[in-house]
Amino acid sequence: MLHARRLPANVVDRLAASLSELAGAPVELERPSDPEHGDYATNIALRTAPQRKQPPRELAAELAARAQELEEIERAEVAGPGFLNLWVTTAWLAEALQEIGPDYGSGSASDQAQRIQVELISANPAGPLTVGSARNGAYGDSVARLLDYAGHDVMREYYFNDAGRQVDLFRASVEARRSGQELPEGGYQGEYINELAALEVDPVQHMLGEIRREVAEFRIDIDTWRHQGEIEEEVAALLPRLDTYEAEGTIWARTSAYGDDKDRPLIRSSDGSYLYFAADVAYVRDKLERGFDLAIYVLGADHHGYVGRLKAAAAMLGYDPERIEVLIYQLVHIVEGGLTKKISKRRGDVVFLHELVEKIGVDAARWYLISRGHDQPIDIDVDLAAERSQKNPVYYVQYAHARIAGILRNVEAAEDSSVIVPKELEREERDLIKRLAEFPVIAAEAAERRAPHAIPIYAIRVADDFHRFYHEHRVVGSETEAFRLALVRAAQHVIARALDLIGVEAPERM
RNA sequence: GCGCCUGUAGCUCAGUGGACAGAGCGGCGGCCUUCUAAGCCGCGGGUCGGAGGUUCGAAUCCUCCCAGGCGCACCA
Repeated sequence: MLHARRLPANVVDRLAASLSELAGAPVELERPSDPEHGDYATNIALRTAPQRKQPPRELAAELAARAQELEEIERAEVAGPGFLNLWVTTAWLAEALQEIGPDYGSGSASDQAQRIQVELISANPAGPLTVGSARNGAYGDSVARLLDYAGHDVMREYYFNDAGRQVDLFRASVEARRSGQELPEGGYQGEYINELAALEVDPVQHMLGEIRREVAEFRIDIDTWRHQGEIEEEVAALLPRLDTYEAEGTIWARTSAYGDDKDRPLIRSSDGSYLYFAADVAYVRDKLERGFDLAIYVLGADHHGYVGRLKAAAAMLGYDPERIEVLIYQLVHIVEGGLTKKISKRRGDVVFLHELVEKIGVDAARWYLISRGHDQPIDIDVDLAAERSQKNPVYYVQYAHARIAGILRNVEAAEDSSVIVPKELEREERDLIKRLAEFPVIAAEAAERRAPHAIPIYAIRVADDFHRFYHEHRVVGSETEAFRLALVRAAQHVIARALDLIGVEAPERM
């Protein structure tokens, strides 16, 4: 740790550390919803009372007396069964405010930074991206942004299954349409097949280009694009390293010996053709050999069965299966006339990403797809989504950012770090500062839990506190103008960063 | 049958052991001569699917049950 660059813990951490020292146990500070319960509160006395063999309230009272001595504490009270409620000083709040800049809360994991690859979307080039792929992209990309912000070295990769049966079927479907023949069995239907048939292009090549364009438009910056063909070339060299056997005209991988539910077929003996799992194994090796500490797969719930076989593939190759992490999100269903159905590109039961974006825009679409927990299924009715997009909370948050930009357009003063802090702060000012000071923990936890939906929820609260402050108090021309400018600038930094972490723009005007 | 996920306000959802369970939307009622009313304030609204258990304390952890989604392919 001698040379490792430790980030300066923020004032909340320092306060928690001081209290931990007093309590002899790690103190976690929470923000009570009831203002009667102080600026911060901790249950440390309740938690440690059993070991100390002391009544919680008595312990809390001792802590309160000593906390009172800390210079950042204005008042400390015991409440309820043994909570310790704390009120902080104005000076402490001012210090908290001073820490907030454009990169506030970044680097939470930089002392344990890893090289991380996030593979996302990886939809077949057998049609445009669906809203299901959009959820994958929005979720995976936001996780990547969070990990990057936390200090990891993150690469995003997209894998094209451009050599499999689905793609052949897709190509055949377009050909059939062109020549007026019947669709092949289980072939692709839908308007976009007709449109493709009318173009003089190779359907797969065309879709590869379309998908790259759509991904970029959805603000996902893919570092590397891989194709099934290049991965399959690695299979042959890999085979000797695998635990295999032949049965029923197939070469199998003995994955069941490595934690999978069952063995997986690798190669069809009759013609030597690779089955899908062969490429999976080669791809796992490819990823881990490229030196990533962690390879994250972002998969829909319908691919849940993949977790075991991917980890088994890693284990069979002699890698630590912990280096494979699979993030599962629940599916997006489409709703039509009150009925829910699973998306199927093949059947033509589908809502495409471009349709959603045309109707509500990238900002509302990304917000909508991310603000639900990834464990929560989403039903989407595009017409309803369009109707409701005006009520999307994303505008509420963006509006706060734009309002601040409006204030700042009225002043010439540059950002000033030596701001004189008023002796007494207004309630809305205190609330806003405390809210902003939560951001480092929110961002760090969202990254650790792979849960970007915590960001929009928090952003709404910040906008809430800002709008209330804005409504009650003038900034420009007020007696404490410099201080309030610093406050709204800090709020703007945090809002802009929160929006950026989920790939949403922070407008200067609305 | 087995595995994973879900069930919280009229609707869509937050809340990974703490103080009376929260927000948005919808409903009702107020607030613009002042930095953007895409805003602010107020009112109403709940057997946290059900039953047991662990705990000083459970929406949260454990078990069982009910309901829904997704898997359990030589498709991806």
